[in-house]
Amino acid sequence: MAADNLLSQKQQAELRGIAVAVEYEHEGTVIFSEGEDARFVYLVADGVIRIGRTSDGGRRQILAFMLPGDLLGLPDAGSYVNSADVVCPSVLYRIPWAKLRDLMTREPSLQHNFLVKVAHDFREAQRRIVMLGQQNTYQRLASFLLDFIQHPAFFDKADRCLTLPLSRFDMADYLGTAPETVARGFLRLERDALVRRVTSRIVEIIDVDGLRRLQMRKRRAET
Amino acid sequence: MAADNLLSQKQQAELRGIAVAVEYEHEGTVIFSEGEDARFVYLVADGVIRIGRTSDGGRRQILAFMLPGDLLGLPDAGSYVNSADVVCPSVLYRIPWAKLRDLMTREPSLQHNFLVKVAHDFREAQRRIVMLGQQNTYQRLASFLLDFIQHPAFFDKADRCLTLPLSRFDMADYLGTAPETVARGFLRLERDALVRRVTSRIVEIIDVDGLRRLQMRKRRAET
DNA sequence: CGAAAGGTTGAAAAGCGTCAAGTTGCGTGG
DNA sequence: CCACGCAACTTGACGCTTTTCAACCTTTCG
Repeated sequence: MAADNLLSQKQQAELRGIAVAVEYEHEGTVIFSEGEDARFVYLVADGVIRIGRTSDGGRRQILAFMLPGDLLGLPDAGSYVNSADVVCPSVLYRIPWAKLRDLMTREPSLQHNFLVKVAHDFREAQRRIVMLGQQNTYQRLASFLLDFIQHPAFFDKADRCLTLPLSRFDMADYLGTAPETVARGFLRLERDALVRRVTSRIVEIIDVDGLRRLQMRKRRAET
Repeated sequence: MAADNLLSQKQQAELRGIAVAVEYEHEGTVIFSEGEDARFVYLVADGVIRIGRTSDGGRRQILAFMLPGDLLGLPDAGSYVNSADVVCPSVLYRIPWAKLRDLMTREPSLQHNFLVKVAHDFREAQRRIVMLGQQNTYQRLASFLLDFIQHPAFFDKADRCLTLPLSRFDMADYLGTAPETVARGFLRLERDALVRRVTSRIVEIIDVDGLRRLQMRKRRAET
């Protein structure tokens, strides 16, 4: 999850030539689904997008939340491998793959930019592997909160309040756990005086360093 | 984990001009470590490479095993973010970043090839997120075995024997669990008549479909 | 105002990590 | 060639963690 967008003026102009802004009003609207023909790439302009995969068992794993500046819709052999739907009203630039490909062959620096974005998402995915492989659910929740407070759109530094755009179900599917476990995680964070729940979606972050210390502990702490 | 290498004759020739083959004899030899200055990219010619990250707590998470044809050493802001060491005697082509960058600007199709490789690794990382987020350790072990039997270098179809190049510790760090749990996983797979342990590193795969069915079950099966 | 969805909490049982005690396999040196 | 020692592996036991089922509370929205 990150939002950096470094394109030259010229590149931006060229991209805008082939991109169409699309608005998604309603929460849950599907942008594309896994298996579909991949005709477009999307660039997030505003909002939050959920990228996920539904496994054969019917359970959903959320791979990432995409924010303004992020790119989504990479195909594999011509089809999407993930699904994407909007978490809240959002605006995306929709770019036809065919045209983007043309543009990239003419403009290698654009392709390089594209590569940088994919490499970034790749590293982000690796961070998540570490999180899921090494941390217990309580630590993952802490990591999740620490990631989100990096984004001014959700975190108000003045009153230290974090406004989550997500339900407990979304968080659970992102953290690879059950919604109940997430709720219990918040309960414990509150008991340990690291956060305070204002509403189920608004959390006051009381002790950032405490959250950071949590992340680094062993999965099974001796205390 | 995959090994597909689609470069044109010309590209191969140009790459060979700047690449140096490096041999690593001994198991465990470090190719690069996280935090180091990223001066080279490596292409696996022969052997198996372990890509991992050591978290602040001192625990190691193996992100991927790289096989011939795979690329490693992507930098982030000029430094490696992962560590790489050899699992068994291996040969790598070492390519200086600076020269590769030059070559890519002159040869956009090479850059495109590079992009395809990174995109592939990215999708592979996403697969691992799903595995770690949704499956229990027993299922992950099954997934791991199913991945490995795709590679003829390790799996002898004639006698259905899989020769693992990895220790139980490596598998544990890859699967995000403890070596004991991996051993117990094998015990159970054997009890369920899905595999037979010949030695600790050689496994006869008895029931591939059974392993596949395992993957798809719920984390907590009712049977 | 009532229904539905989301959220919280409790309780029971399965899953898993950790410690500890073997066992096996292998290379080294006697 | 055997004995020894070491490292990897296996297995058991125990207790913390997490899932699951179920009940209840809260909020939202028609």
